[in-house]
Amino acid sequence: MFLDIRPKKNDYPIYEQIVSQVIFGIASGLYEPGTLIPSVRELALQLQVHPNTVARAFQELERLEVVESKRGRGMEVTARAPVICSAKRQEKIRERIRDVLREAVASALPADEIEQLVADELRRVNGKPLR
Amino acid sequence: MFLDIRPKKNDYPIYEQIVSQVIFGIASGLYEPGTLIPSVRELALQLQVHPNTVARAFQELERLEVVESKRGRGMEVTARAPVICSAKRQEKIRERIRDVLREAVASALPADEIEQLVADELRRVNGKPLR
Amino acid sequence: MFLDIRPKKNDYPIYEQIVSQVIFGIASGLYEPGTLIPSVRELALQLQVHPNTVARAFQELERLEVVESKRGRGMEVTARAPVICSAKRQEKIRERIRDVLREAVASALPADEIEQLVADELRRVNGKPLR
Amino acid sequence: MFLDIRPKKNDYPIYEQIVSQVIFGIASGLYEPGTLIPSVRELALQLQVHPNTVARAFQELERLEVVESKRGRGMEVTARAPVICSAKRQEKIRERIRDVLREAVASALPADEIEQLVADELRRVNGKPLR
DNA sequence: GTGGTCTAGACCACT
DNA sequence: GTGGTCTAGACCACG
Repeated sequence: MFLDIRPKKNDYPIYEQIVSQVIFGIASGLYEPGTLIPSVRELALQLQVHPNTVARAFQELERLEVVESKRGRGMEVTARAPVICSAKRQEKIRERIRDVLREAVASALPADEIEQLVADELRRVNGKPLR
Repeated sequence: MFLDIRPKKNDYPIYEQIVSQVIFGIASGLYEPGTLIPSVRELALQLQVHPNTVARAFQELERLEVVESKRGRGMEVTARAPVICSAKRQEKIRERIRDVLREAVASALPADEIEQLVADELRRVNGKPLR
Repeated sequence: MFLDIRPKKNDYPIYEQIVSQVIFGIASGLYEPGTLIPSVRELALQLQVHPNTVARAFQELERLEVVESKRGRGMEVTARAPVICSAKRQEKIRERIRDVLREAVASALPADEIEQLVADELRRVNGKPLR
Repeated sequence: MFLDIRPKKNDYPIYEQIVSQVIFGIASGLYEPGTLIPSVRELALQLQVHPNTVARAFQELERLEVVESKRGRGMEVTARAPVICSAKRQEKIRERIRDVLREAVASALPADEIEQLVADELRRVNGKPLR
């Protein structure tokens, strides 16, 4: 799995990070309908995270009808998952972009400086994508 | 005062929102060195928040040397506050922009769609600045 | 734990007393890096103090990078803690000694009487170390 | 007047500093019985302190029977003041020395280091008495 | 009036 | 179980 968990101070809760990243993974076609996603134990081990935390993320994913538990086999990506996840992905990201920009404007930082910062970071992030 | 607090759904803690917004206020020249920022009780009333929460924010602001408690009078903006706050403002916003963009890239949303979203929201936010 | 809190007559605030004593504990090797210090609730119970007060002390200890909050597990002593705490311990005590002696001199009590008092109390305190 | 007020963070309350220093002044013979001590307003002006604070200190001094108000003339040092103040001075200083040393021992700082610190600071303070 | 500290007890996220 | 945040309301020291 490709998850990048940052158990840092002010980040989003880990379980939410997992939820987001699974959604992103499905949206980007990494997991296709019918795929079994890694088990709670396996993922917990790999992410160095408590199994309960993973379980909670899975619960949430199940609630979103993105995965469903198949008795004895594990969690399976649902048929409708790609559609759901693509929509959710765009929605989430648009929302966060909006929040950040709203905050930037509220801070009374001049508009041109905001655009400068955005351009800087956009370039930066495209250069060396993740870490 | 102009503070816009969102009552802690999954957002940043309230006291931290207050810290940020006071910093933004000073950075934008709303409070000048030597003046008193609004009192704990006054701010608490206005923000519909418990005085303890405001007090905690003030503590943090004092630790940042942005403000200095004057016995029995209130919290006074320090001489160095404008410099500190301007730097902190830019740093905070840059950091949040970076985080959001990093997440957007990690979501495997195509680069052009990200830029599109950013441009949309930027325009949107500049159109009707605050809400 | 061994903490000896005096319930805020005109003394230092309780949370600060806790901070000091945890620092002293680490400086004297009672807690080693990587171990967990007693939990908020446990300490609160033992010290007959409200958990919030202990929590505030812990916040301060974390800010000093003496301790690090580990989600759901507790507060862990950092690797650098022993160095930080040893330095802080000496600094704190030197400062308090200096303050007291400065005050004694300011009181115009003759120097020999001051030395006499110091010698007396030093002997006294070494005789029966703690109470 | 000779008072040295430090309106700093963790110091004793100002009114208590004033009380102490007046007591010390009388104990050291600076003010003899019958002397009129400076008025509230005068002292407040000189110390850059709120008159209420000075008034409160005077109240306390009156309670200790160290001064008494003489209608229309001001506050006068009482006949018994020197005796009271000498005793109070020694008591106060002994108490503070004891507290500090007790704390030093409780911190588990080795006894020889404590003595070293005390000797250092004693020398230091005798060298350049006040500031 | 100001800020500072404390107790009380709640709910949340995480292990 | 852990720490983190919040509300509620009290008392204190200071101006």
